[in-house]
Amino acid sequence: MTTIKDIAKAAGVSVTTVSRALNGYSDVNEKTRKKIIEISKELNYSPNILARGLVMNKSKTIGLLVSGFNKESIKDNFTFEVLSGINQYAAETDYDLVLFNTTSTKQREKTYAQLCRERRVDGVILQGIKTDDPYLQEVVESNIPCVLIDIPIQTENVGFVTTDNIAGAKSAVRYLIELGHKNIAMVNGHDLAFVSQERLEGYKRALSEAGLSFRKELVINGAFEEGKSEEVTHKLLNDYPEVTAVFCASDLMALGSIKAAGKSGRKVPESLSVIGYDDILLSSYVSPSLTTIAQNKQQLGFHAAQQLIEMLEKESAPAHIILETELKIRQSTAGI
Amino acid sequence: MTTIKDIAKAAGVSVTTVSRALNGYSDVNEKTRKKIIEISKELNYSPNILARGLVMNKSKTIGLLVSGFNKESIKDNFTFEVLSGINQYAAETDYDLVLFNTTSTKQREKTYAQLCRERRVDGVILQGIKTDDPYLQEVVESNIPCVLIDIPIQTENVGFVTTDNIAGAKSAVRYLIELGHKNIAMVNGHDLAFVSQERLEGYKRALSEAGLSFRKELVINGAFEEGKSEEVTHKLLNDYPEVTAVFCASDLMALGSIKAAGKSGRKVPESLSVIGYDDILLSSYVSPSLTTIAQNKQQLGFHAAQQLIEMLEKESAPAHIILETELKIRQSTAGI
DNA sequence: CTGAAAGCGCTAACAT
DNA sequence: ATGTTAGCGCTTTCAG
Repeated sequence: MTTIKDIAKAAGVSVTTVSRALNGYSDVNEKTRKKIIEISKELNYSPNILARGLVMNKSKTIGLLVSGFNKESIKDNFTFEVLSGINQYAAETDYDLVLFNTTSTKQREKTYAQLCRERRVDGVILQGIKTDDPYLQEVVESNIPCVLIDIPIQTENVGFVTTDNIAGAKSAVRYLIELGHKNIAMVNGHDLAFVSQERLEGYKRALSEAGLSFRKELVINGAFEEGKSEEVTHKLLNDYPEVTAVFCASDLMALGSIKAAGKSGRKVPESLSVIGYDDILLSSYVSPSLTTIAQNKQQLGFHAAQQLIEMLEKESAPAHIILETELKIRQSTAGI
Repeated sequence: MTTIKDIAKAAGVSVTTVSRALNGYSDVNEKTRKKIIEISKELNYSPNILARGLVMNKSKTIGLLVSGFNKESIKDNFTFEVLSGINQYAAETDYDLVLFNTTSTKQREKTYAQLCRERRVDGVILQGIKTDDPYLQEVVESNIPCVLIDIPIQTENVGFVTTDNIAGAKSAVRYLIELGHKNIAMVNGHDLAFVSQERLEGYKRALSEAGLSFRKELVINGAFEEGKSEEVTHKLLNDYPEVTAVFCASDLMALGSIKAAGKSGRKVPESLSVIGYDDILLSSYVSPSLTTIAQNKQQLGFHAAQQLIEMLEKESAPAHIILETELKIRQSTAGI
């Protein structure tokens, strides 16, 4: 493996000059630079990024802390799409991505912050972390530049990007109301997800603006899981037969609700309207296809990467970015 | 950021002792070790992995060269599942994953081998690379330990893992034959994919074993894309109305074929049987659900990671691992 | 415009 | 069982 030392020797100059030439400094004779570059090509030189990182105290890598790397998350490939967006932006830069994972096993008892420090990542993107996760606190306090996805924390070195969940949920419920529904239930995720809190708020507001009263017994938690949602929806439809529409905080849960409808003798959309959230791939393929609030997951990742790298490169302040959502009307909803 | 130097000072020993204590060497007094460990915790020490990598000449990272990180690949989340499997294995080790990407832009004109050398990855896993990709050659020749997914190259430092594509394709076609089909077309991917060559071979063998003749005009290429497959299948059904069954080399293409069937006035499975390959998530959700050859993509990744890390740690020789496939009978196929 | 020298944090002979 | 020393490959003052 050739080093700048080898090049220096071959070119008859010092390592300093080689370093400067290769890094595009101006104070080096063009002739020497040309020569050095030529030699470095001949010798098939690649800089040792570890050595550079050691002395410069930065690694040109950004760490990815995603919790959704398991079988569960393959269904809604939220994580993957976010990743794809991050990658898309990062590809245009000279940053590489390192994947940390949360599967806490015996051998891997290190905390996130430790992981980040060890690897000397320049910054971190967090995704899929619950609001009460101790790691979250840790990372936020660690003063590593950091961008959170769907968690609204902003500090001196932490920014975030999310979608407008209140508006999204509101437009979903408003649409159901426009269709004539009056008894609208909600299948939420869980209380520890920021997006759940927001979507609940949107649900409430839409009801209130339409002069409908909020009944907390019509809001149930489906844990963001298809099966759990099926279970709780089934019970709900039994207990409150007046319900004619369900707003689900995720498409996966909407799929579960639709199954539950079948078990309860309801037909979607004729005797029950179901609207989801996310617009995962499955939504347009299932039958009936799912009316849903679409959020652009790739954009989420893209903007997160962009923001982080701008914090790193331009020392810009952490920001909060709120992306818009879009109502996609398909077949799972109908007028009453 | 605390270093072993700080710890050494605090403990009144030399850095060597600290290094040895922390790395679990036996030749250090238990008392001193305890003290050192305690102090290192107090000081919230994390080793600088770059420094360690520099001197040890290894980085404890493995590089991921995947080509499927774009919008296309979100549909069949093959890439994601493989990644998930890799991650699953890696999580149990102290290796981290770094994601390289292929989006060749101006700024990123480095070759894979360069990327790997720069980052000093200890090994690489390649996925989604075409057989004629110059990078493939480069990496194989670079003598970096490497595991290929679905490309059967085995050298001194290159192993691979794949599924038994011949057997898989054969069982798909054999199943169609058992259903009574005689005129069976095949929508293949493209010639530059190893799996396509294998699956074609399986198709031929199944025909031959059943005494059916191979007609090369019934084999068309769908480029592994849904839209392309729809297009070519449409034409095929038009030109050869005697065809009653189609074997597709991927589920995504099977989805396209089913659409084409609709356009051609064929009903699946009543007047056209379609069988896919992969068993992507969509397959069980679409209607009619897709009969297909399932391959375990997570296993693919898992075994790749396992093999690579064993090459790295135990210096075991590169191997080739062939995983089994499974016929999943659903609704898109029927007897004639 | 170029070079000498120091040092980033760590490990590894080689003493002792 | 512990310390001394050298060095991994690179960047960066500081002097010419």
